[in-house]
Amino acid sequence: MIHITLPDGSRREYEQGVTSAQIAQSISEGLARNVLAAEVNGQIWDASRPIETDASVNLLTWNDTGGKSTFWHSSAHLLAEALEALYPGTKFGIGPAIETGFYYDVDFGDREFSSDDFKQIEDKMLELARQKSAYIRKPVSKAEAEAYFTQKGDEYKLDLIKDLPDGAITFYTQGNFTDLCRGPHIPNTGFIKAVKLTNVAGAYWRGDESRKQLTRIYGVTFPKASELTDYLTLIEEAKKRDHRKLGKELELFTFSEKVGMGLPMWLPKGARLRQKLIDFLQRAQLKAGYEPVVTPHIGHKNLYVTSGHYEKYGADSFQPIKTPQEGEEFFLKPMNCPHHCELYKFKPRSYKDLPVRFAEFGTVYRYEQSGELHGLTRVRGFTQDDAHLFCRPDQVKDEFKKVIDLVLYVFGALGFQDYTAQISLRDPANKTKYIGSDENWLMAEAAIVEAAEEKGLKTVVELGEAAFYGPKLDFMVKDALGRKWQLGTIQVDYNLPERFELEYTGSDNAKHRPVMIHRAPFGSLERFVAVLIEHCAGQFPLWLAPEHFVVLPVSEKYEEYAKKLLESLNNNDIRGLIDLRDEKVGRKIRDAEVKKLPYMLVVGEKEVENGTVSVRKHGQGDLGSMSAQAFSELLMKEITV
RNA sequence: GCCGAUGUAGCUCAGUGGUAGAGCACUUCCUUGGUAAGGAAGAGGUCAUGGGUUCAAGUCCCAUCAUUGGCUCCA
Repeated sequence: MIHITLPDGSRREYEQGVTSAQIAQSISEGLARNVLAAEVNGQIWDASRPIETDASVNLLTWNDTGGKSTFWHSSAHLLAEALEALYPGTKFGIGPAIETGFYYDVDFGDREFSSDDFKQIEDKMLELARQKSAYIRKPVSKAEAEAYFTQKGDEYKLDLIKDLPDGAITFYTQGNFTDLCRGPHIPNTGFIKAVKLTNVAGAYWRGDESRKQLTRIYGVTFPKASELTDYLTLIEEAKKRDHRKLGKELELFTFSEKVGMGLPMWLPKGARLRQKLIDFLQRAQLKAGYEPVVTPHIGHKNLYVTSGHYEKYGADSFQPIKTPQEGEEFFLKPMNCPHHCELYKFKPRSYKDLPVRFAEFGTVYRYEQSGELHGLTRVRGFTQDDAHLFCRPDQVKDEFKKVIDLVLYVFGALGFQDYTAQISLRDPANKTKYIGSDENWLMAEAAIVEAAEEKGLKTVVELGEAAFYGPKLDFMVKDALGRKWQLGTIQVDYNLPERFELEYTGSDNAKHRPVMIHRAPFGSLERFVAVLIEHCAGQFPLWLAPEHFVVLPVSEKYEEYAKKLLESLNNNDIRGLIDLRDEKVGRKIRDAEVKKLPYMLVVGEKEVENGTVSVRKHGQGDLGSMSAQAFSELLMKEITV
């Protein structure tokens, strides 16, 4: 008999060799039907794998992340089985589960392949799924494994096996398909009820450009057909919210081939939105003790030699601008920190002056590979809401907390409710690849962890994810569709203060090195606006809306009244338009709704007589009539953040 | 940068070798209206660019550019 501990803390006795599936069965029939795999002592196992010793067991279903990834990984095998059945001779690379779904990298040889083939494959997968073939695990020796794939002629699997230790190799077989696989897998293919292949792309074998490019087929599967429908609905909704589409429709920004790829240009409405974001953050930062600074768009090569960026990125940047006579080299600035370091050095600093907080909405230029560009989220020129805090080591924690406050204030004002903080720390096993003293790192890492804890953040700690120059905290935000974005970032930097020889005089009258903190609540304004557009589907909070209302005269007889109304309402905070087209109100309303204008003011005979406006709210309908004054107050109330 | 897809009017898109199309937007006229599309007429395109094949190319081929889905990279 062995003892099994369940997540609720209960302990049960089972025969040695009991499987998770049997454990589930002993608990309830329903659970048994839904168990996909089980976490046994922290490791995910097949539900059918016998447990030989006392263990803690967590049964995984579709509702667990581990259950989903097992399900999708098994789906990748199903895809492979279908491909092998349809296109004999196909060679297989790797087929992992990903955040949503799975992919398989395959080599079709000379066969042309496109998304037109998806339907056929999906049908085959469903057909195979209906056979409810069990995924059977079989440990094999390295020699056996090599023999199998040599005979099959699959060099990719052989390449993988090469790196595996003998004795730790397993095969999984379902139906007629056998794959090299660590597992685990769901009990049988019958769990897979809905299949959708999503796209196809090229991917290098082992991510290495010098190796052969394989065809990567992405797909997603579900245990219920209705979940696929929901998923497809979500995809549709995401398409509708795509910031590139809305940016065009709402006239926020544009690109021009002539200006250059990846260089966004803000149209009047977008510029207004952007300016409002800047004003908003600027106000908050002034309150938090930041000092706005302004630095040029280019910097001398020496600046980047000092910062170390020249050596690391010089060749992959936009190439330097040269002065005509002297031939001196200047780079477009790829970040603001080196400039800010020089500002810090303007005068000697005392420990009493710290922290010094320089803030700049600095536009920077980075050469991104052409294939990487994407709307506003991936561009070659963008504006960071950048600031650099120069502080004493003992101030790091406090500064971190203040920055977290600022970031949370920003998220709150913009309607982002769901976020986690990802804390990236050193790899403790490999301390040498980081710059800065052990003592400072320990202090900074503790400061970050404690600051996040004291602020009550939901955190995930990633060891080894820190930059070489310091640990960091990134905010991962979930938008209205549940998609994750990395927005705000706070990074500690020991490197630049060292390279720029930044100093302050301590209370001991000796020179000390300040710690630098980079932070950007938005990250880049461009990227942030993109996320914001998709989050709110183009319907911005009123205080950010480029336009707040449109006056709709019922006929041209009321034009005069409408114009006066507009004039009386417009001020620094409120901005409206007027629709003087020779159209019926119904039409004007429709167009205003489509343009997502927050308020519509219908004025006709009644309003002229009573000196009122008839207010209609976007997406809600008629709010009734009120005085212009009352409407103005209503707007002001809603606009105040 | 690499692999795949795409590029036709301001926008969304049809057009598989034989005289460039539709809807919306735009202009003008009619209509003067009450909470999501009133009517008519008009204007608008070197079919991304450059080559090639053909009697004939938006359509077939090649190259380039851009967009896009991925891969790789991201101070």
